[in-house]
Amino acid sequence: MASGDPDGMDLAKAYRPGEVEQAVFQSWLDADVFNPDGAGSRADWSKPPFTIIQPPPNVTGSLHLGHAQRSTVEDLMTRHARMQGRPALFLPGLDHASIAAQYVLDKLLAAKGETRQSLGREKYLEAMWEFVRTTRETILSQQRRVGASLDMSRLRFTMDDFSARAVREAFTRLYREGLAYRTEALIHWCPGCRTSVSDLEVIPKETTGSLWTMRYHLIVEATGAPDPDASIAVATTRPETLLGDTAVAVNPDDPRYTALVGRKAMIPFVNRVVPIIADAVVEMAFGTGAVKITPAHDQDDYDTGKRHGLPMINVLDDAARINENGAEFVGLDRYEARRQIVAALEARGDIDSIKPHEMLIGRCQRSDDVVEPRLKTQWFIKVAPLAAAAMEATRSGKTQIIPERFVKVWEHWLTEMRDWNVSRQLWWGHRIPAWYCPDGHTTVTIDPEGPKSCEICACPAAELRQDDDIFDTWFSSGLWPFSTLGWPDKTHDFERFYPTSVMETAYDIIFFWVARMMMLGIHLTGQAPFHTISLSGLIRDPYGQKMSKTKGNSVDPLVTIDEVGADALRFALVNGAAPGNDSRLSPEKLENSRNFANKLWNVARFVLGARPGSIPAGAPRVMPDRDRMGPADRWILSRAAATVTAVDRAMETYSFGDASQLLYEAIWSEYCDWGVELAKIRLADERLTPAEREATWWTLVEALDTYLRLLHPIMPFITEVIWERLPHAAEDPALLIVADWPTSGAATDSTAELEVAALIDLVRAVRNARAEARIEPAAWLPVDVYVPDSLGPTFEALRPAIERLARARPLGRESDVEAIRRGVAGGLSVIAGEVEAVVRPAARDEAQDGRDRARLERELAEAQALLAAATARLANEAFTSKAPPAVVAAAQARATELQELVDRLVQRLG
RNA sequence: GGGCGGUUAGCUCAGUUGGUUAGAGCGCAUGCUUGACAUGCAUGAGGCCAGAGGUUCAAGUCCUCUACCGCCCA
Repeated sequence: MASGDPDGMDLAKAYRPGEVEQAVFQSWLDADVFNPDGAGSRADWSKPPFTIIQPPPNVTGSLHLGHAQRSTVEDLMTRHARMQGRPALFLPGLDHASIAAQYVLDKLLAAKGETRQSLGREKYLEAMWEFVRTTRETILSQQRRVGASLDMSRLRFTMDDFSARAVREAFTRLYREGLAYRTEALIHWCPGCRTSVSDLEVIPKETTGSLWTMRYHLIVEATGAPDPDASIAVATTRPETLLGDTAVAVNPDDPRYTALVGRKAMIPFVNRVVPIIADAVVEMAFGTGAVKITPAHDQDDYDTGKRHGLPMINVLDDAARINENGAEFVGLDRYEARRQIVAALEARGDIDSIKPHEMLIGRCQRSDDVVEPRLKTQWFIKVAPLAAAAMEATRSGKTQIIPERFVKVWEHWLTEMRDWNVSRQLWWGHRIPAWYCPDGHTTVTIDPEGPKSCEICACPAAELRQDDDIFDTWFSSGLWPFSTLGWPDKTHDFERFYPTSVMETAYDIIFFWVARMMMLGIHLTGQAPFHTISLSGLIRDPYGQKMSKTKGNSVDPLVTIDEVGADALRFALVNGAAPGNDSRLSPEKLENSRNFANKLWNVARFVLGARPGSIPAGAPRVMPDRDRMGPADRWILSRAAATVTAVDRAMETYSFGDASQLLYEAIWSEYCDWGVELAKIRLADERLTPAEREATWWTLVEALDTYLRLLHPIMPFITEVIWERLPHAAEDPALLIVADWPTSGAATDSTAELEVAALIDLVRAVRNARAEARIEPAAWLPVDVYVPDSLGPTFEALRPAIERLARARPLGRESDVEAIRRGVAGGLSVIAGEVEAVVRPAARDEAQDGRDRARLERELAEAQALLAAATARLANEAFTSKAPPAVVAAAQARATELQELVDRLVQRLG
């Protein structure tokens, strides 16, 4: 599109995003500006690079509003940095999401009558790759629609070769350093997913279960046989686990049981003789005060078992059926076993009571199955040293967390974190690069082909067996900020872009992911992976509910973009959102954002169409001539300069909601409502010289250009489309996306601001008086105005504008305020600061007089109340002596002003 | 049980290092085919900033407690 079209009228009357967005995005791609090394990049490599590694969405899903919001925020930071001339990299990626992906694929397979097992590992993985190939395209195209300026040449996938190598390298190093170890320990087992899951993937849910009180018979010491008459009652919520009991525990301070400590009891069915032990962990008030200890199936019992050296007996298999240790219950499902065990105990008379019991039951985040704690041999990462380093990074300020309040949560969690179980009994993921020899030795290697031989006993590769398990997805995600940049190689990208600038993500993922990246990043690269962790809130529906597909209240970002445009969606997601706070998205908010886009479109349409004939179409941009400007023009530029400063400050503090609000108000309430309205009159004023009219038009262009630049990171499409049509300076690039960010050095003009503001107030006050008096808006009425001499020149310069905007004709100017006051009879009194005026209705109307008087009385009452407060404050010696002089002076000036206002009102009411 | 956040206009939310006149959008009321825009324009109404106490010359903002709502961790 040629710049400087003859006028703006060839533009559609309403902004239609659907017609331009695709083309605009394509123009960015064609110009190769997303890649900081690209042909169209204007990156200044002497400036610090700005890097955001995109939190990779799950390859199985499609984008929801949360993704759209994060993409928007990440993208706006990237665009801002890019316009500042920094090498800006927004690196896209996808996550393979082992458990989620398998969950989805297994369902698809089930529909075809297949299962994971029926296919076998190899075929299953082929099917997965096939599936993932199609879904990834969906996600990538969604990113484009949102306008994310991702550098697709650097696209990474957590299952690609880069990631695989980083995973092997990281694990091998951790193993050599003793930070990765293999042991049998208690883990969370999901029987539905048939894998272990991490602490965080177990969701505690309130459930009403039962509390069974049952009896274990004591052993007669002399005979070693159970005593039918002596027993100890224990309370449990999971009777079936008794098959794995290896002790009964009581509190050492519990007088009821002192005599029993050290004696033995018989576990029914399995006929195991177990000790009665004392341990302070037992709560005397719970149940009977005696508890069964099942170290292989309960975290507390596991700890107790460790302390007392108890045997640990696993009684469940992978499907949560009773295993070979379960006597006559072998092969039964855990709940069927529970039923039968309870029935058998009741038959023997060994059940004392069954009571309903409120408790928390851990369920699998993915499948919602009840998770079983279970003993299993797995790989673990020793967390304590890594967590300490992560904590040090935030404490020392190497990495800052925004908002700051999350630091506390962060530290608490890092302090409490247990060793990280990284083995998963799944197929879709990075297979653990550990091989075991027949003698039980372990060999870990980065070589994808595996070791040549056992590194302990040198037995040959042929006899080694690789670990069947894969890594927890978060292990590869934990390497993401550097594996994406080529680590472990010291690549050019790694050197330039690492550590990254900002990790931007929702706060609900801080432990899952952010902490793991910090721990692994610091340990493996020696540097915290990002300078800033910026946590955004969650997007909720208009009623504050979390959006979810199952609730049916989720909103498809693509549908929204079709309805209101990507810019409006982006604006709505950013506006009114404070860091770390949840926000609601409503149709009204989207509509308002769409209206804002339309407003911007239309004002641009006006500006383009208002070009004075003396400026040829396609003329290169010139700076407005200050000497030929009117006061309103200086006001427009001053307001734009002030907005630059304010937006800069908001951007620096990650207050993007503030930035959007500032721009909304500056563009709509200042530029459109007053700047353009004032300029219109000058542009049409035949008494002005062409050079003066040109100065006004170039002023409008200049300010619009500034606002477009400032708004571009938030609303990239519409700003690009409009900017394309504005006249450009020779040094401007072809596209706004790589244009320079405005500098706040542009001076504000406080004189113009004050004087024009005073006259805007006058217009408002006249309009108010007319409206309250219910005067026909279209009527032209004579108005006489007094302005102080200092405002005289500005008043005269703006006279035509004031006339038209206040519908004041003739507009008389009185140099003596008393003359105005004397002549108020029959007119409407207007007081706007130091400016006073009288509006003269065509005919005297008593009702009108009454309303006018009522308005003045109301204003007087308000002014008097304020004056009383101000006077009282100044009368307070403590205030005048202790408050800073500037505050006192301001209060004084304010009081004087109010006094004058009161005087004027009193006189008018006379 | 521990921790964090919220409570500001009818609704949804902003509110800088404390500075005295607390803002916006939507909604509401009244009026307007204003040659950019009715996805608009003009004017207006509407707030003891959850409650109590404290610090301070000054508190929506800082401290303590209370109530209710939400989230996280046990």
